[in-house]
Amino acid sequence: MKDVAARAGVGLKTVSRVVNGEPGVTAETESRVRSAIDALGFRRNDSARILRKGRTASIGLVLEDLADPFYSPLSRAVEDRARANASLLFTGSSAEVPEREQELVLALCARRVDGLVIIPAGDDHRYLEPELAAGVAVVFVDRPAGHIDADTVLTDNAGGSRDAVAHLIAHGHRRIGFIGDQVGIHTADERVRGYRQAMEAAGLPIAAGWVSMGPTTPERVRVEMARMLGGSEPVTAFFMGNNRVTVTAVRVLADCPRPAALIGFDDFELADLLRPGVTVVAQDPIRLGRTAADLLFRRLDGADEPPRRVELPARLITRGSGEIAPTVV
Amino acid sequence: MKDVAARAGVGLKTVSRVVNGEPGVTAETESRVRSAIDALGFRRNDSARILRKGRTASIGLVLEDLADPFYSPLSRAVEDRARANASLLFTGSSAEVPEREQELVLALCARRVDGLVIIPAGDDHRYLEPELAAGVAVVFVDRPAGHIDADTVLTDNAGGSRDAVAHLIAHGHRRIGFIGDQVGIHTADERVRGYRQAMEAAGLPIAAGWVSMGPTTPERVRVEMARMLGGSEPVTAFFMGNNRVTVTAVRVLADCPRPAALIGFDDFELADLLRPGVTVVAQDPIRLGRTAADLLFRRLDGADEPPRRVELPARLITRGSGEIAPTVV
DNA sequence: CTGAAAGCGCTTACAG
DNA sequence: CTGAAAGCGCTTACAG
Repeated sequence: MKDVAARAGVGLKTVSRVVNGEPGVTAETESRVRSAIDALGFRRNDSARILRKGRTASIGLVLEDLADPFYSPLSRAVEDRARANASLLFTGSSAEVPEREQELVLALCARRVDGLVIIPAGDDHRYLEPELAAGVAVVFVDRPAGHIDADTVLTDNAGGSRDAVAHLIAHGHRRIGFIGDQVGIHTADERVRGYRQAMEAAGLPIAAGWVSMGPTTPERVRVEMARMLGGSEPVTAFFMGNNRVTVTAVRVLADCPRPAALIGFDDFELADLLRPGVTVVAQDPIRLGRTAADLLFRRLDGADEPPRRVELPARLITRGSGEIAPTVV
Repeated sequence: MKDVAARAGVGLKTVSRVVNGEPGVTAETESRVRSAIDALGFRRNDSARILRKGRTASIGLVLEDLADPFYSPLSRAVEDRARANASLLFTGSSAEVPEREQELVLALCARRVDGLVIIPAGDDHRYLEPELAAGVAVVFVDRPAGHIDADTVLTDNAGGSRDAVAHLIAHGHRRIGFIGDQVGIHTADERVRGYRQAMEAAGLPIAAGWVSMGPTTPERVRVEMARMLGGSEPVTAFFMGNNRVTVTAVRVLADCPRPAALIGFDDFELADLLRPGVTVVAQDPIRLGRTAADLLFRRLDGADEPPRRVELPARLITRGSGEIAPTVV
C-alpha cells in the first residue's frame, strides 16, 4: 500500500479510499492510484484491516464430523447464512473428542472469529467464559452446552422418540427394543427417555435386555439385535437411536427370516427405496443450521437479550418398515 | 498484552515469551506474568501475530457443495490434513457458479490463506495469477484448472467409464444409454468420452438418442430414461454419469416392468442394500482430498517443482444391477 | 479533495 | 535473563 501510494504520488489514505470505494477522490487521482495498484499487483491484506476494525467477518463451525450425512446439510445451511452476512466460515471436526473441540474452539477464538456455532462433543464449556466475556457470540446446536448459558438450538428428541414408539405400539407391538448411542451423549439420553415414556404411557413393561446403549459400530449393533431377537421373549420391533444404527439394522433385518418392524431416528437418503421403505423420525438438519446461524447473527447485530433455547420438532415419516405387524411367536 | 506487561511489571517481550513458551524467562517472572494473564483474562490475538509472521496457518477449501455426499468425505480428508499441519480450514461452496468461486477464492486470498484447495466451478482461472505470483499455493481437485498451470488431482473419469461400459457390453448389451451432467463440466465430458471409447472399441454404433447431457434434475432424468426405454430400439442398459442421476435411475427402474441393467458413476451409501444392488464405478473422495492436501502442504513446505497432475483410478464394484442380461425384445 | 500522525496487537532484531 | 524500539499493513480521527 505504501508502494502504491509512492508510485501514484499520493498519500496512504488516498489509496485506502480508492481500495475501499470511499468518496472524496477525484476521478483523475483514482485512475492514477488504480494503475499503480495494477502495476504493482497490489492485493489488500484483510488481516491488517481486521486488526484495525473490530470484526473479522468470519465465524467458526465446530461439529462432530464434516463427513457425516446428518451434519453436512447443517454445515451448508450455516455456510449459506454466513455468506448472506458477508462472513467467511471456518469449519472443524471434533471427532466427538472434548479436548479436540476445545482446542478448535480456542484456536478459532484466537483468530478472533466474530462468533461460533458449536455442536458440542464435551459437556463442560466453562472454558468459553473468558471468550463470551470478551464478546464472542456462541450458539450451540444439536446438543446443549454444559455449565454455561448460551443460545441453543435442539431437536425435540424425546418427543420424536415418543411418537415413534407410540406408532409401533399402535401397530400392535408390545416388545420393542431400543439400540442407541453412548450414554452421556445428550441426544442418545433424550431418545431413550422418549422410548421409556412411550412404553410407560402405554402401560408396557420394559424387559432388562431391551435397551442397549453404546458405540454405534455395526458389530455391536448386530450382536445386540441378535440377542434381542432370540430368547424366550423376543422383540417384534426395533426403535433405533440414530442413522448409523438404523443402517446396520436394515442390513441385519434383510437377512432375518422373521420380519421385525423398524423405525429409525434421523432420515437418510434412499430410505424410501429400500424394501420395505424405512420409517423414520426425521430431524431437519438444514433448519437446525439455519436457525443457529440466524441466532448468531442476531447477536452479532447487537441483539441484547437473554440466551434462548429453541426446540425444533421431529417428524415421523411412515414408509413401511414401521408398519409391519408383530409376528405371533 | 500491554496491560499484562504493566500489571506484571515486565516488558512486552517478556509477556510474548511466556505466551509462546519461549525459553529465557525465570520461573518467578513467568508465574508473575501468568497471574497477570489470568487476572486480566488475556487471550492472544492471532491475527496480530499473523500480521507480523509470514504464514497465517490457514488454508481454504472451495468446493461445489459442502452438503453433497461426494464432497463431504473429501472435505473431511482435507480437514484432517490441515489439522495434521496445524492449519485451520476455511470452507465455502461455489454452487457451481464461476463468479461465486472467484469471489470466494479472492476473499480467502485477501485473508492471506497460505494455500487453497479448489474444486473449480469455472473454466478460467487467470484471475489467480497475481495470487500465485504472490506465493499462494493452489491445488485443483476433481476438475482441472483453466488457463493456468497448477497442481491438479483428478480421477481417471474416462478410464472408469470405459470399464463400466465394457462391463455392460461383456454382459451382452449392445444398446446402452448414457445420461450425464452438463456439457462443459470436465468430469461430465470425460465420462461421456469414456462411454464413446468403449462402444467404439467394441464396434458398436451409438444411436442419436442414447446420449443425454444436461442438468441432473430428477425430472429431466425421468423423461430421458422413458424416451430411451421406448421407441423401436430401446436401450437395455444405462450408464449414469453421476450419483444424482444414478439415484433417480434406481427409482425409475424400480417401477419399470422390463428390467434394464444399470451402472452408475460414483458410489453411494446403501447401494449394496438395494435390490438389485447397484453396480458402480467408484471414485475415492477421501484419497482425492488427502492427495490434494498433501500436494498443497508440500508446496507450503517449500517444494519447488513444476506443477503435477495426479490421476487416481476409478474402481468397478459389481453388485447386481450391472450384471443383468439384456431383455430380448 | 487530500494527507501526516497515531495506533490496532503482536514479533523481530538488537542491545543491555 | 530482560526490555525499548521499530515495524507488519492497514484504518481512525484529525487537520489542512
